[in-house]
Amino acid sequence: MRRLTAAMEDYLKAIYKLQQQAGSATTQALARLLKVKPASATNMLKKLARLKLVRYSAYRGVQLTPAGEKMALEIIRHHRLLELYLRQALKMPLHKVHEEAERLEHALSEELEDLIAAALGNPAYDPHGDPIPTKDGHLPKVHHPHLGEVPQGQKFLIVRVSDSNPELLRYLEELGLVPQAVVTVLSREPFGGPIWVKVNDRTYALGHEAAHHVFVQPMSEVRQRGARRKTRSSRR
Amino acid sequence: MRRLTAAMEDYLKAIYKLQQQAGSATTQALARLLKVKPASATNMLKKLARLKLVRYSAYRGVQLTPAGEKMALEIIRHHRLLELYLRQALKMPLHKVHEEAERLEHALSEELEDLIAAALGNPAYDPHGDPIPTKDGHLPKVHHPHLGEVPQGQKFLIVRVSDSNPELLRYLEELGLVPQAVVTVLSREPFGGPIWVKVNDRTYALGHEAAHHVFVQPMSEVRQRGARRKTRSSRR
DNA sequence: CGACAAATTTAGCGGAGGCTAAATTTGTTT
DNA sequence: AAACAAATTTAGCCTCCGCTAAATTTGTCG
Repeated sequence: MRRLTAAMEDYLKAIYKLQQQAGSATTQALARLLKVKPASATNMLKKLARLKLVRYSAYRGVQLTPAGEKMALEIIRHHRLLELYLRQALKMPLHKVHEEAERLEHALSEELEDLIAAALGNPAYDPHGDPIPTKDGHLPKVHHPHLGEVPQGQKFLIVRVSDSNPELLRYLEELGLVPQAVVTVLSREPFGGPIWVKVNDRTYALGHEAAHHVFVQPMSEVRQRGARRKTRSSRR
Repeated sequence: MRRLTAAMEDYLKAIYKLQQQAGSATTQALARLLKVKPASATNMLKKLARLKLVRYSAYRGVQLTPAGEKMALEIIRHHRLLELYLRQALKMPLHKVHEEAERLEHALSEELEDLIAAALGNPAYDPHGDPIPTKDGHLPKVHHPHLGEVPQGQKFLIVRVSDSNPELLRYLEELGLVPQAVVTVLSREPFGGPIWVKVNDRTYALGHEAAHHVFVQPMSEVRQRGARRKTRSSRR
């Protein structure tokens, strides 16, 4: 199994993300996500197709093959383990862990991956609340409502904050809207108006974009979200 | 200050090492150390010269400029901090830390460097006993005798083991000849014969190559070799 | 159906950093 | 001084992965 370049790994990761949202990835979406020109993306897709990591038919987008998905999950595992490690062991500010992990993930050996996972107690979630793929390539599907679609007056635990936009992430962090915090939606202004939320005894008026990136779980349903149980290596 | 490529960083580090040993670095020595062809080294040297990181005159070798030396020490600091962190915080086997640090050092931000240094208590030596350059670019010259030139019958503390050859390093590790261990030279066979040493109550016959890579200090002179005192930012 | 806009691909280029083969320089040896 | 070997550099090529500009395809609208 040949070692992939950092660029290839970035593409696989991006394709995986787009696939999650839309079923398949278009050249343009990929180019936007990776901040390259569409022509560059086309080029790389042809290369990944030759390596049998994606199924690519010209003009109609890409999908990961099983091999490609396995690789993507491995890289995502690296990334999320690193984020958690940087946050937890080294106390790096939450809004900086993503960028740092983005560079380190490509330089991580399997050996070090295992040591980090062990040091963290084989964790199931990264500091943004995203699930960490298991070593054997499984990723629990999480589906939680966001603050824009949740009933008022009830307490919710924040389980995940989308890390797609670093500015937004930083803003939410300043407000205390981070995983593990408890939040209540007080009220919603009509016609796209702000959403009033209470967190840590402070009240904020949140815009819709922000609210849609904060995912929650009713306090009543809260279970343990810590280390993963011994995986029983279930297969698909 | 523009970011350098990983290849450039590797060259600067290598030039620094050769310069320590020989005053300046030749194209060939550089090529051998970096496992590239001499022609490739020439190419890179011209590039580094354009960036004013080295003084390069064709056919007569290179030397680092002050700017180049500063960069080299920064990278060496990354490398040695990483080695120590991997060993101490994550318990990675000693013989694996070098290779891992070799890849990670290029992906480390200043921010993370500082966090790691702090987590380790601003250490002065890496796990091989090599001194870690300070943040402001100072590297204490260490000069210790090796096992091939030290009197017999006396106890010595191993302070450094050369990490230039991974095989050798691993061999020495297996014998227990690692920094902090105490060793006694029992006797030397004449005419290039083996050197009998005692470590951890076991006796070994060491070849000269091995002995020349183990550096020691008389037990009588042993002081603290732990964290660095608050640096008073001395300048040259 | 035909035309047009948007998305995509193709063609060709550029820089980084390897390589080989062919000069060229250096230093030593006679 | 001349000749030669070793070290070095030059020239030219290759892969990776960006880019721009120019086709080409797709899908939608009249």
